[in-house]
Amino acid sequence: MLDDRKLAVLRAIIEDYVSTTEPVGSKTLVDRHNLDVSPATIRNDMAVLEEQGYIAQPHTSAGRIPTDKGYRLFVDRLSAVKPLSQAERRAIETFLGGAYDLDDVVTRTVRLLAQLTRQVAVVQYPSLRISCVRHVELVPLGPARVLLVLITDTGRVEQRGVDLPDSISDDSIAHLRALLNACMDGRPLADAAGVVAELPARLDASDRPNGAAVLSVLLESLVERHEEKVVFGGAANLAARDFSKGLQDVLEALEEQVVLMRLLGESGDPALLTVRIGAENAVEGLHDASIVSTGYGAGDQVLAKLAVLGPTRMDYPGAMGAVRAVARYVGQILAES
Amino acid sequence: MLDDRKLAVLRAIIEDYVSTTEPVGSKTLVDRHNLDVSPATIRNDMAVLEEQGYIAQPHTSAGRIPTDKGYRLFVDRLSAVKPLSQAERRAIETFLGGAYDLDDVVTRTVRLLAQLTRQVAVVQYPSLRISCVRHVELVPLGPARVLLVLITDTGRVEQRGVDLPDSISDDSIAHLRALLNACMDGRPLADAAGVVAELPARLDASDRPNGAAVLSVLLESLVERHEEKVVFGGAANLAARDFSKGLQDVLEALEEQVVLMRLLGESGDPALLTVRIGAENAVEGLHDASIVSTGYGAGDQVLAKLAVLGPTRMDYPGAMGAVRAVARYVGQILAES
DNA sequence: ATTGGCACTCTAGATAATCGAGTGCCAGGG
DNA sequence: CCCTGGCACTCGATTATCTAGAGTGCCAAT
Repeated sequence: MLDDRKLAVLRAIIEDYVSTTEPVGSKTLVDRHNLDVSPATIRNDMAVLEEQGYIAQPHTSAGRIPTDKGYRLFVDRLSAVKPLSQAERRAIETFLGGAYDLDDVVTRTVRLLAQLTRQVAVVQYPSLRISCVRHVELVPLGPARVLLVLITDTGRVEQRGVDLPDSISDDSIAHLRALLNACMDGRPLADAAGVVAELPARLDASDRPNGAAVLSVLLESLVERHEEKVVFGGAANLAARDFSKGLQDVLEALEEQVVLMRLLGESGDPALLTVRIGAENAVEGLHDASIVSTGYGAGDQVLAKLAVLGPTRMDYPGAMGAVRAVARYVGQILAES
Repeated sequence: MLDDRKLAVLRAIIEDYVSTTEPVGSKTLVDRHNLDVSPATIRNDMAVLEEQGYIAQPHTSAGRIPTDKGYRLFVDRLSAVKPLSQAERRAIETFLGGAYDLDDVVTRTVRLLAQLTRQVAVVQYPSLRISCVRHVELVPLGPARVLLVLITDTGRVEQRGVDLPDSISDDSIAHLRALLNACMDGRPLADAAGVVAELPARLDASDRPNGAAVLSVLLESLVERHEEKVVFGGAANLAARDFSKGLQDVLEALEEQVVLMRLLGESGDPALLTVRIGAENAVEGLHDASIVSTGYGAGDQVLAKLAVLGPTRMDYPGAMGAVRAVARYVGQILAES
């Protein structure tokens, strides 16, 4: 169907278009890449490529630009993930190495990815779902009020105030704390939820009302509140290149947590490096955008995802390289801490 | 110098320009506002206003637009803070009321402010500096590693891993924890730092190396790391209206924590509602922007600031009303929790 | 299959012409 | 003294027209 040269032409068109932002013609093409044929030949090839839907002309008598389908072919078969340069690797290491807590890791990762790719970076906080309870803490705030702090082994901290029906003594708090930690320490959150449900039976009668209040809030934290948090950065990079349609649409989409979640969730195997191109992406207003995403986590379990978002006309090999490399480093850091 | 009618003219120009984005001429002005004079009279007034620097013409034979100086006069003497509507107040209450922890409060506040004003909202996390220690927690992570968690009474949580020189027993941890809480509970962070410095002397000899490690990290958290965290949202609103110069510049500025901090820090009395207009604002790239900011906090102490940022051509009374109202509500919520 | 040649098609950019909102100024009237 | 209607003038925005050039498709020749 498509011989080697036609594929080479497609690749050349994409590379040129990505770097110049301008429709590329047959003449320019033979000049810039050393194809040993004449422009006329290329024109024939381009006619075929266009017929098959890999490229298109904005209008008659303009050069060609790749279609979503063209980019798809390019990503799947014509390109390789571009490894980062030595300098870039070092930059990642030093930049991410200085992080001191989870918040900081995520924030830095976003900035790093945005800077590396000159696109918008999206990073999801490690999921509570898969992580394990590391510690539960109760802190008295007032006579009938305590602060419940849940620390997970991915470094995420959940905190919630609890209003109690009765006043509570320090002893009761200590008792409750000990009980909670004894039961939950080290367990995955999912298991912990089950354990918590059975716990009221093991409380002294006097502690039961207060204990129940704490436990119900704890249960909420464990089960209901699985809203995953997502942050993004690098919006300024969007303004630099001009998004053909509405940059506003893109910004709006980015500011909707729900949309971001969907964006990251859509890809198939969460562990793999995934590329969604243009209209493949179901989100309204992001039809001119592509997303390169992958899962990351400590060891081989996927805790969350991170991604780079840019115009369909983006440097896929570079973005893929950056995403993959950053995901690995972040994974390492999470595993260490 | 400027009689009442001239001031009325200035006000009218600003109101019209803000709502239409277009230079406003004498004819339009008398039509839209019921000034009982002829266009010619207005023209004379405008000539004076222009001479004094309150308005300017983009080019000869175009209408007038307000200058920074004009807006300044407007804000200082011609406008009143616009109270929010009943519906808006209710919206704030319900939206902010549902927040469950500090992170959530801040996130919601940003969204709320952005939505209310249709501009960019900037919110600073409550400062660690002024808040008090509510609880210090040590959680064993490994034989020679603990997690240090510092909880403040503004609900902010700092957490850091600490590598110890020697392995540590649960007893030692408990001891250290008790000691820390005994000394620090309820104290302002600034005081606490002093106390921590004296603490090593009160440790058993056997605990001293490990204790010192923990304390030094704690001290860092208390003193060094006063990087205040700032978040923003509503960037999509920037793309809607078109910023005359570079929207890119603005976005870049917003993504720099340092710049944001400077922006919030600049205003004089932190508790007051402050407006900085255009070039008054020292940050490069924000010369076409205005910032309406105020402090907020529980009770009367100012814990942090929040602000709205938009083009100099913005609805100042509305923005001021929203900022003031939101700051109050957030303060209430912080005081409650 | 590849190529050079050629006629054809558009768009981007330049140039010119026109329109009209808005101004400044002046002389007359309360 | 302040306000007003009248009038000539300015200058940006809009529209129309033209041109140059990049790029195409097709065909006949190699």
